[in-house]
Amino acid sequence: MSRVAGKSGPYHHGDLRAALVAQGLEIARSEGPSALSLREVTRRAGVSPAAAYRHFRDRAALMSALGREIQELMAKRMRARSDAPTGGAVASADGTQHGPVEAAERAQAALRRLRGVGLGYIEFAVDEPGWFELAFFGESARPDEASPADRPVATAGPAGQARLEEVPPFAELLAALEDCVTSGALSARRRAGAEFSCWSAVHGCAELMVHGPLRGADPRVVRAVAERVVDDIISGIRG
Amino acid sequence: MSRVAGKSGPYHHGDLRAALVAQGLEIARSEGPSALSLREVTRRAGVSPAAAYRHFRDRAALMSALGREIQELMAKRMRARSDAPTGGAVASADGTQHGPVEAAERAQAALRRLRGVGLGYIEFAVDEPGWFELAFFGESARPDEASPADRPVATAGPAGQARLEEVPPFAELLAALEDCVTSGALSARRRAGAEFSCWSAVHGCAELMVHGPLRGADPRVVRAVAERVVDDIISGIRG
DNA sequence: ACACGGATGTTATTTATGTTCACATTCACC
DNA sequence: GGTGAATGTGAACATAAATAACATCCGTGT
Repeated sequence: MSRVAGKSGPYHHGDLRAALVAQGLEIARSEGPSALSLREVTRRAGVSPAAAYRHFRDRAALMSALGREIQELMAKRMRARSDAPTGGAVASADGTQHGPVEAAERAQAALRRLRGVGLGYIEFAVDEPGWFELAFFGESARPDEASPADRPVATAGPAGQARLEEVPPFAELLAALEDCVTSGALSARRRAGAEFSCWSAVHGCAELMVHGPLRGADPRVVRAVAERVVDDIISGIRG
Repeated sequence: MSRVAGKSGPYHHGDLRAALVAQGLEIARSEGPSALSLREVTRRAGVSPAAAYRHFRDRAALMSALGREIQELMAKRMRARSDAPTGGAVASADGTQHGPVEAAERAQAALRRLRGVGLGYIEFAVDEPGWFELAFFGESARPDEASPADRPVATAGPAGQARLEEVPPFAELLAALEDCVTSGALSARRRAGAEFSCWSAVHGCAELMVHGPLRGADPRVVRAVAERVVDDIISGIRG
């Protein structure tokens, strides 16, 4: 049969890999990652379990792909939450002199951006706990990574683990921190290592709200705690 | 046969529940939590898989028990790391007046203790990643909890979730924070909500080192980052 | 046109796991 | 000693991951 659409679709799916990822995202979002089996994904995609192995080395590789997808969504959310970048680097490179008032404003804007990055991260985790739980799945797994197909040869870093800049939410943080430095909100000395403090606080807070004792707490409490944590760590890295 | 020790031990194990927990801890420590199946635990305990169900409602309940056990170990480590408490509450309650120098010393000691609590938490995670991963397993699970046997009726809080003071590592943090307040190292206003900031930063840092990009990094780097994170958040909560 | 090879899906099988059920053994207590 | 509850056994069922052998489709070169 060429394509008798009577019951089962055409033998070839078209873009199964994308379909599997899409179904995986939906399962993780609604049922949670514990309900996310390779078989269930293929079931929903209307395909046999073994078909998935044409696109992913194993279950872990599927999870990694989902994780990367979710990281992109997180970064998007963080960008939206932190408004537009202040463009500090450009302004400081054009040689124009600014008055102290404008400089202070730029620094404030950079700090707001940093704050938005952190709050966006936490908000994403709270709004999409199923996704959040999956986002960093692959980081603990071996460097199996993608399917036999799309392996761009030298994707991985020194020991086969993703470099920080390649984790989209982390990249947002790094950018925001740079902005703080160029705008003068953060001294170069204080900058070193600040990304770890920021990420720690914000990620830990998200965990607290998704898995920890703040799970299911009043949204106003959640928001207040998130703001407190973010403000504390920003205050902390500035000394 | 009453007890022909020839091959299999006596029909009744003695204290199987404890044995299962012990084996579970060992597996998690060496092989990692992913290797931790109910069957493997019973296998190592020399008992049939079904036997476990006399002591735990299901696999998740076993995991919860392991988690609680590990939390105790963590707290022990944190206590060791943070030396002795400063006894601030006692000193401030006995009516004795202290000079400004002694007060400052007490405050410093309280801050050192808080620092030790944080660093102890992180060190535990780095030294025992398998255990750390399991420590808070049950927090996301439903309130299944213990075996049909030992259910002390009203263990759980409002919605069936453990209260903060009942999580041993968290209790250490709370105690250290109180110490900071009574010693004057932390104002009462700043105290409110500080436990969330502290826990977030420290737990997030631990995650960074166990699952995240700092996994397997040079111990000196790990130590430096840990100290930086802890110092930043302590600085942050003090304003 | 058409044969061929690689990519993609399928069915069947293997091994492992969580869980339950009916049954066996042992312990504690009367 | 006898009896019931606690505890352990063995067999079974459902599901999952992974692999192998086979089927189908697609593009491509002649």
